[in-house]
Amino acid sequence: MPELPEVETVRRGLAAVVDGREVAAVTVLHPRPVRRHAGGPVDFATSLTGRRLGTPRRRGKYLWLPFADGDALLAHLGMSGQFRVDAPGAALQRHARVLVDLDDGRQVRFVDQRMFGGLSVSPGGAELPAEIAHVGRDLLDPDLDLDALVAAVGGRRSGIKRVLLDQRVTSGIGNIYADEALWRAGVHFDHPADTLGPERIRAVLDAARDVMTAALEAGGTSFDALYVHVNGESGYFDRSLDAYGRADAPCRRCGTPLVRERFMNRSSFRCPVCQAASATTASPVGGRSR
DNA sequence: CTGTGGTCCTGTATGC
DNA sequence: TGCATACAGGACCACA
Repeated sequence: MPELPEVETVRRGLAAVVDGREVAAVTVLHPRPVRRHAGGPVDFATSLTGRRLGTPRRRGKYLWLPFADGDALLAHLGMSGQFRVDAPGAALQRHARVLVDLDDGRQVRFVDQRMFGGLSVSPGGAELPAEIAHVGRDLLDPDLDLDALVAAVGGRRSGIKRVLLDQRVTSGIGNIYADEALWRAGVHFDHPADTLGPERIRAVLDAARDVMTAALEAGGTSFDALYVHVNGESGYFDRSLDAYGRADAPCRRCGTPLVRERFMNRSSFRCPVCQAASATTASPVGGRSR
């Protein structure tokens, strides 16, 4: 699943292809991926055609391609979205949804099996699309105020994983890297954020940044400029994961088999020893008054 | 503010 | 062989 490192890898790949190019034609093969475009598929195609594209930007898991006139093309990969670059006549991928012909003869394709992702034109969105103004700065953003983020996390009473996945607080972290960060920091996913303390919150955020940085470096080395891709199924970083997907496998720190649990309607993986529930974690009704 | 659970999607794996 | 079910989960929304 594309999280921050994968989206950043795609951003870099797209940059090499689209920067300075003009859109020659747009073909919408399926309406769903442009559902967030207010004017519908036809308007999406016509309003994109003729635009000159700038360097792609990113916040969290969102990408946008600024236009010279101040608008932008906003994109989210969802669960299974990919960008590919092909010759216009090349055979269509099975789940090709939107085709964007560039003025240099290349064709950028948005391919998305499950169609949780999407594209839309954001009026005035070149600097920061209004549609994602609620998304917080991510951990790789040079303008992030880490002290403020530690304080914001510490002000939440929710479980720490819920807070990590809240894109308004800090963005780019999904289910996989949340589990990895919590494993590295030795914290239970349901530990209330407001009882962790600033040191442990900082440790969790440091771990999240470190694991995403490592994944980004791994992705960058295997990147092919003519095949702008992100593929969660065959992810290049899978081998490096310490927690996610390792149910019953031995913890790489203490050897205890990891456990899989349902949390927020998705799977969570943790070490029952390194990430044991604390007194505050499993607090039943009425256990948190102060 | 907080937490829960449903919805959107399609493909793969598993069970009977 | 085929049909049903579970699962994958990011973002969003209704609801309590």
